[in-house]
Parts: sequence; C-alpha cells; structure tokens
Amino acid sequence: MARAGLTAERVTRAAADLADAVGFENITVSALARSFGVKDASLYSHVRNLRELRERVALLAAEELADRIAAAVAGRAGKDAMVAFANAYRDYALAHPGRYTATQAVQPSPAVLAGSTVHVRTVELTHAMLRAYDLVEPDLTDAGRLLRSAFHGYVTLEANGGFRHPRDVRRSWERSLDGLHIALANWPAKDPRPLH
Amino acid sequence: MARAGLTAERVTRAAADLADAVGFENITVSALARSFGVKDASLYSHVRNLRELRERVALLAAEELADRIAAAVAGRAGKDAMVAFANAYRDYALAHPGRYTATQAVQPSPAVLAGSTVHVRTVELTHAMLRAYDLVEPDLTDAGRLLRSAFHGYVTLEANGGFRHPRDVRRSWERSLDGLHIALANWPAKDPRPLH
DNA sequence: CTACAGTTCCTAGATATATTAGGCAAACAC
DNA sequence: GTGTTTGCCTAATATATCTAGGAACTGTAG
Repeated sequence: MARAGLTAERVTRAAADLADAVGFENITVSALARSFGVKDASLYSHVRNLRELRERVALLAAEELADRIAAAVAGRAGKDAMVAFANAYRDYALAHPGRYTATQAVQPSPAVLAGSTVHVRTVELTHAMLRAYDLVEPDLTDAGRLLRSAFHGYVTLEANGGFRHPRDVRRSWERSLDGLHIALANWPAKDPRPLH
Repeated sequence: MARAGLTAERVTRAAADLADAVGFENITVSALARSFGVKDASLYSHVRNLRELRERVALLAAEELADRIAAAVAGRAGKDAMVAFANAYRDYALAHPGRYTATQAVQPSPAVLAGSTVHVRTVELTHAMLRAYDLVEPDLTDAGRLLRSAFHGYVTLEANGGFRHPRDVRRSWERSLDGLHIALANWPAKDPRPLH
C-alpha cells in the first residue's frame, strides 16, 4: 500500500485545520488518522501523543498570530498601533477559532517554552505597541496585561456567543478600543486621587 | 446493597467539586460514579448524559457567581461598585476554577436559557454597577462588554499561567481596574477627536 | 403486614478513543 | 542489489460514554 507521506508538520497542520472545523477540544487522533486515510497507530510515529499534538498546534497558532500582529503594527504608533494590534488579534481568533483556542488552552511545557521565541516575541510586540504611550515599568506590564486580557476576553466571549444583546458586536469592539486608548493615554499615577 | 442516595442535585454538586479539583474538561461520568461508589450506568438515572451534566454545573456556577457579585455590589456605587464587582468575579474564578470554566465553556441551550434567570440577572448587575458612570445605550452595552471581557480575560490568563513576568499579578489587577475606571469615567464621545 | 408501584442501582454489552508492542514492506543509502 | 531505516500495519489493552433490561430497595394503600 502506498504511503501517505505523513510528517510531524503535516499532521500538525491537519490537526490545526481540524481544530478550526470542529473545535480544539474535539480533535482526536482517530479523526486525524481518518482524514489521512491511515490507522490511528500510524500517527504515533510522528507525534508522541495527543498532548504533544495539541502543544504543536498551540505553537503553530501562536507563531501565526504573532506574524499577523507583527505585520499589522509595523510602521504604526500610538492608538493606530494599538488598534491594528487589536484587530489583527481579533481577526485571527475569529477566522481560526480552533487554532486560537489552542494558544490559550495549552500551557506550554518548559521545554517547549525554552525552544521557541514566540512568547518573547509576543511580549516585545506588546511593548512596541505601547511605546508611544510613554509608560515605564511596572506600568508597562500592567497596561500590557490589561490589553491582553481585554482582547482575549472579548474574542472569547464573542466566539462563544456571550454577547446576546442586539448591539452590533463589531461596533462595541471599536468603542471598547476607544475606551482602552483613553485608559492608556491617561494611565493613572501611582497614587491615584479619586477623579469624580 | 444500601443505596447511595443520589439525586440530580448531589450529582451536580459533586461534579462541580470534581471540576474544581481536576479541571472542568476532565470531569467524567466514570470518575463521578467512582466518587459515589456506584457504577457508571447508575448516574444516567439522574442526569441525561455528560453534556447535560456539564450544563448543570455551568448553571450552578453561574448562580453562585451572580450571588457573590450581587452581595459585593450591594450598597456601592461608582468606582467602588466596579472594583467590588471585579474582585468578587476574580475571587470566585480563582477559588473555583472548574466551576468558573464551566460558566464559559458551556453555551446554554435555548431551553436552559429560557428556564433560568441567571443571565438576565448578570446583565442587570452589570448595568447596576455602571449606573454611576452615567452612560446611556449603546454606550452602556459597549462598556459592559469591555468590562466583562477584561475581567474574564484577566482571570483566565492568570489561572492558565499566562502572566509570566515577575510583576505581582494582584497589583497589576488593581492597576488595570484603575485603568478601566479611567476609561469609564471618560467614556469617549460618539465622534472621538484624537487625544494626543 | 402485605402487596403494589415507582425508582435506584446493577449487569452486560456496543462503540469510541488513546496508546503500546511488534511486524512487514517501502524508500533510501551505497 | 543488499541492508538499514522508517512508515504504516495488525493486534491488544485500558478507559470512556451510553443503552437495554433486570433486580432490589423504598414508600404507599389496602
């Protein structure tokens, strides 16, 4: 019988596509094997187990997402950069729900973390996006965490049908970005006085 | 043989505890049956299937969370209410990771949605918290979505080890809430002029 | 107290999944 | 062409969900 020509790469990519189609938590070795027309056991020559497969998908997705963001923020600064970052993030998450879920659902093993630069890259991109807001540590980290939280939370809730109000979700998103910009541009001093 | 005294209630509560212990996605009918000392099949007299079990856990958790939030915001207004809401939210999510995940991972069936008031309650609580900021629709919905996103995103990332920088996570949280307050207190007009 | 009715829990079994061990044969190296 | 590597196979085990049908427990009415 002719060989299917599997490699760890192709298996990972197929798993990512499957995740986008049926949801990250529903990818199975069996379904993947079926899609290649091979037996389940055959995949174990290329991938240690399901856990590693998911980790690979997560890493692939994280790279792709970072690439999109890097392309989006290049040559932009201030609110422009922030909005570009945010939209690249959201567009990717909505276009690739399974891949995006992978980036969040899998916490990379220390080995993987050490062997890849994606996470460092992502932090650098975040800081680059924030540069024009003139924040210094620890405000930079705090603001970065707020932004990541807001982006992640928004796309997650949106993708899971968490926004049931008829208000257009895209407009809410734009307004939320306006709100975040306000927060960044007026980032509170360390000893905040009540504002009202 | 003496009966175990199962009910849908007790099974659901046990499933919620199990979820907090091992993670929502790792709850199984088998493990649950073991914890009661009964056979797997016995649980199917009380719960239709795994899907329904998860839905029940999600509903239980949503109620609990709404209760905590309601207690926290009672008698508070403005930033005070917002911070109390946020902290109740985060405390619950961190103390009950499995239950919290359930509230997000399960999108309730229309039947469940109709039979419960939790979701309406949650929206009402959110609007009540925002009352002092003097927002009108659609800004109210937009701001509410931003807050929910930020809260959800933050606790999810925190619980999944997404914040690896040494900066104290709790302080970042407090500063993020300060930032959100700034955004709410200065919610952008419909036709925002650039601020820099 | 007894018989009936409903419910709880059981045994047995079908199906799906992850994963390992060991084998045959295709692809490649020389 | 021979030999080695490697890709995919069969076979088997363990665990999961879920259904069908039976037995035993519990409460209720005579």
